[in-house]
Amino acid sequence: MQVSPVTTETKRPLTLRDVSEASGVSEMTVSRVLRNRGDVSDATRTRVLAAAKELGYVPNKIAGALASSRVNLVAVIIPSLSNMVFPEVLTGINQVLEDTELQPVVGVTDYLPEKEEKVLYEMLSWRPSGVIIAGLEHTEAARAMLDSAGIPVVEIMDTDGKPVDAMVGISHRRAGREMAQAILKAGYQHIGFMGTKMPLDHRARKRFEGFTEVLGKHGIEIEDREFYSGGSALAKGREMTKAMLDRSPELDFLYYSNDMIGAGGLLYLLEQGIDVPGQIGLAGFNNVELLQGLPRKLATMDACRLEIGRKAAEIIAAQLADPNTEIETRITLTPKISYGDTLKRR
Amino acid sequence: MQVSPVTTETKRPLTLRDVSEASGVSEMTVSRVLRNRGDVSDATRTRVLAAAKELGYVPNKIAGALASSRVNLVAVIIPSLSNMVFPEVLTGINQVLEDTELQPVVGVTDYLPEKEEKVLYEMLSWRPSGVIIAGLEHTEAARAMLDSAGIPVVEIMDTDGKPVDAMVGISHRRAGREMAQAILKAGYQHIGFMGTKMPLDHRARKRFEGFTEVLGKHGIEIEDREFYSGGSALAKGREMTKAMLDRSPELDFLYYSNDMIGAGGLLYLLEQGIDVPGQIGLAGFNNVELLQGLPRKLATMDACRLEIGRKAAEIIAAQLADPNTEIETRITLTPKISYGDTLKRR
DNA sequence: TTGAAAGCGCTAACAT
DNA sequence: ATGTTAGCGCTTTCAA
Repeated sequence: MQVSPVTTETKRPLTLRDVSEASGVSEMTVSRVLRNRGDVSDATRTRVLAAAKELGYVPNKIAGALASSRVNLVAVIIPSLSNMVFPEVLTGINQVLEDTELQPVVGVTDYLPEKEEKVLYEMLSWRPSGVIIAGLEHTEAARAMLDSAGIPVVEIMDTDGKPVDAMVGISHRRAGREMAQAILKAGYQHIGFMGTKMPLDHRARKRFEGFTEVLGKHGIEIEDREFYSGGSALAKGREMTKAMLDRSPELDFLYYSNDMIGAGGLLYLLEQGIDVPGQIGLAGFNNVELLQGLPRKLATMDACRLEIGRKAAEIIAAQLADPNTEIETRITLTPKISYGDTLKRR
Repeated sequence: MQVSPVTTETKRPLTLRDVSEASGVSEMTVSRVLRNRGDVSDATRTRVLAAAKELGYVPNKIAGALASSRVNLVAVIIPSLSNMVFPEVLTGINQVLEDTELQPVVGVTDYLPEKEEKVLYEMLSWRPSGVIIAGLEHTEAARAMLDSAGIPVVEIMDTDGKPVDAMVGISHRRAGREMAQAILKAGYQHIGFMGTKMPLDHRARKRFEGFTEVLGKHGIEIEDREFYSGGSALAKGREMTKAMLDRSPELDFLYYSNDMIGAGGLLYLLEQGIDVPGQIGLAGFNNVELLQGLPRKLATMDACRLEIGRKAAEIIAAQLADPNTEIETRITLTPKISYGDTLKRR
């Protein structure tokens, strides 16, 4: 039986020095090779790379970042990952940052201002090169941090308000107004509203405000409303719709604050054999991919998620590449209504 | 008109020294206050905190991590954010890590082994305290990195294979087998399969293998199959189902590799007035929340996403708290079939 | 083309 | 309870 050598080698992470010793070249030169900086002869380059690979060296970005005071991270702060909207924004951000040195790091706030403040603080303590943050509403402390961070900040999704620095989004107030106009124009008069129980979802709130504002100008009020939280949005949409119509059978239009509950309502109405959009019209918001597969296409409005992500990342990348760059930093995208099969066209 | 002072103060990030000077206390003591370490008198603590807040100081974790060689990051590496499965895993991870010092950092591989290798390298270069990575299949280089990183590694989702270190998941092969058994037991004989065009989705592959294995033992073969990529899964499920049934009307069961395409198929069959599960049975995989809102509930199997995330995070947290901890590090969860309304019970 | 020295901002370890 | 010193692993800067 063989005795195994008791080399209690606590796996110490490898350093540049290890590669330096293994290749017989100074740490500095190794560093240059690994970063493709400065002139290095092909001979040493080859030797260094061989040694690094052989050892399995992984550079220490912590040390690198401290020494160079360059951290190629972009903090991305969003309220949630669980509805399909923010992942798509992330996809847009990723698409653009992939062609750069920058790496996104995501923080989630659950729509809570204090959590946003905390997450922001945590992220800033890594000294990122830029911040992309959802919404224009932040705690005073959060705003102060963004203000004094000395890095590009892009507030996304919403443009109804004053940004700290740059912003990319749509006007949710306008989105609400336009939907109200389309609904009234189509001749609907008795309108119900369903949405999330989220006092802190400012974008949903603004859509609602824009919506009621236009109704009000036409002397119309929302006749019934219902809010939900948690659970399967599709199922909730179904339940709420049933409850509302049982309660208020005179309604001829249902406006949903998001497509998922709208889709649930649509499925319910179709099952009941109700004529959509003849007897009752429906509209949601977001233009989620899901809608493509439903028996009828729900009327909705695009939130421009991918585009917002891309533009925000482009602003950050451009500002970092050249701080004096002259690019548009206040971008308001203008989504069009998609009538689908649930809102009469007029 | 007042002349504004031209203090071209290039916003230099604040350091401990700034707080130290502002509060008249040594840097070390400031550091202690800010980390709640060691004994500090209430008087100085108060002064220091006031100064820090007043200045808007945000600690530099880069420097802190380098000095203490402690980086409270957990690298989480997943294939995708765009189907609902991984966000739910992240939620589970978050839930557990929120009660610790640890912070998850997410990397996405798009199901590409080379990209996984690259993402892993990038993340390891930040010297995280642990790694949670989806799947058991990695490039040789990736496996070597995980092996020699000297930190806890948890491979998640799948348990059909040999992990580098810890693993938490379900057996997808078994999931496929069990579904096949249930289908045969219910008396279905002519089976079609639909799935993604993803040769690199090993878990889908394993489910398929387990599925066909059991069918084979009963002398049954899959009679038709179809694969898709891109687009709305719900719409694709609808299209593929139509195409397949037009082509192979003798089929009496359709097995889908995920719930979304299964849901699309279900909606299509219901529209066609086909008797489900009498004439045709259906089953998907994942048990996504969406299913709750459909007119009928699709048969499926839970992927235990939340639980997997939680357990993985718990393993990391436990190992970091006490490297000699004696906890289970090979966890195979066993999901039960959910028959819903689309698979006959027998 | 290569190397040596200094220091990034913080914390461990040791004074006091 | 507070301060001092050294150094984390790398990059910047300057010298050779």
